[in-house]
Amino acid sequence: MGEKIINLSVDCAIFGYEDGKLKSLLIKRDKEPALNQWSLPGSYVYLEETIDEAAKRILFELTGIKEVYLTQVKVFGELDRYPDRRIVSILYCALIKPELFELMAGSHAKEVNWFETDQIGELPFDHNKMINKSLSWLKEEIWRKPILHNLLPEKFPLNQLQELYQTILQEEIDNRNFRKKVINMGLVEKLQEKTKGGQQRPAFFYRLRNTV
Amino acid sequence: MGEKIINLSVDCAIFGYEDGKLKSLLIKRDKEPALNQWSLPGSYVYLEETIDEAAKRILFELTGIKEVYLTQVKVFGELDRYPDRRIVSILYCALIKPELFELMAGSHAKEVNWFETDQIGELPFDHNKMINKSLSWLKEEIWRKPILHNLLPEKFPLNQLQELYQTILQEEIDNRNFRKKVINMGLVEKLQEKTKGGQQRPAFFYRLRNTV
DNA sequence: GCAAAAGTGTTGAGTGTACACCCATGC
DNA sequence: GCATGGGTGTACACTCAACACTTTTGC
Repeated sequence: MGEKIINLSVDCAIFGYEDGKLKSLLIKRDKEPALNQWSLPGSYVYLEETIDEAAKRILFELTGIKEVYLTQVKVFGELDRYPDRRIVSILYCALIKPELFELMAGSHAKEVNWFETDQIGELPFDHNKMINKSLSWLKEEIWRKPILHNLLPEKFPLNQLQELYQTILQEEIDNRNFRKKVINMGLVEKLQEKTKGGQQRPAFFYRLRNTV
Repeated sequence: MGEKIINLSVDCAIFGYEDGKLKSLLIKRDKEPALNQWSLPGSYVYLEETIDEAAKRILFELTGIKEVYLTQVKVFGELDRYPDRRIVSILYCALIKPELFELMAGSHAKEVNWFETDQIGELPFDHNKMINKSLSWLKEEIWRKPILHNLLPEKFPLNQLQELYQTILQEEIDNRNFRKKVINMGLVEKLQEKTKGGQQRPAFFYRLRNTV
């Protein structure tokens, strides 16, 4: 597969939204250091791939997830962040819907799994810092579009979208104001179709608007 | 000085504001590739320094500038960005006042100098991309405080501050609205002292407020 | 008819923007 | 006294936050 840049890695903080909860994707490491500990999926960058490609490849190799919108968030370059060797690591982030992706532990991952983000304890290296940085990144980024694409089905009722925002932002949002806002800013558009089979009043479907 | 990480570098985009113009700091390279071309100051990260330290050191070694507030902006990791070897480079930025710093070409810089930013032609590697990314970073960051500290003297008249903003943002700003805004948001506070020796009505001095 | 979720409007506060004239000084 | 840059206030539009009730369906 080519030569590694042994002092440069990529770590991926992947968040999943499911059942109204925000989850993080972790892998169980199958080698030292931190053998058997759960950590963010990450690995070396190869000489013959861009860092964006590296992020995609690493995420796929370790977890089976592909075709998500990964964004570079920050570089972590402290001296002691990795015990064996000096490694500078570039943090990439994405937000997806777990149901849409099948997990497959690969390369140096023994297992892959989703964990409720606020239940996560101490992670090895500086991965807790990475999660925190990613969460604040999420809060800023959630009002832009691309990040929502791997998260939502084609069409969805507005109240589900609101729950998502509440989970990410960790705060209650006024229902009327939220609807006005997302419609006004052109984030979503209303469809004619309605939900069926609920126990209550059906809701109109909405979808993300294509433009901008 | 220790061992270099030969695939990882830092480049610094330093902007200077002087005479109402935005300038960029470039060095004339004294080795291949791009020998004798003007480029952003940049170099390798050492194994025993954090990336923030590397940025400070590199800026100082090449240009003589120190004690500025450098911020990590983005990582550039394309395959062909550097001809000799695969190098991933972390872009750091700062905004300073040229008069306050003495330039001293050091290590692999033959010369150091300021160039008007909008007169800069083609730079080697991906340094034009870096300048562009830095400029958009500047436009966002200019409303926060830390970035202004190396830029302004202890006290300054408000209209000078406005010119600065206009230069960075590349747009006219309404004088009354600007004053209201910077005072209201607590960015500056008025002093009793006034300018002297101008040809016209003296202006009150202002200073950056210490409190966040 | 009742339980459950969907949906809807108005008001006040604060913020951003547009706009034109008088003021204080040096010469 | 005039040229020069310093300094100020008001009105409108927009955005945000707060707030409670009616509607539609399944059972």
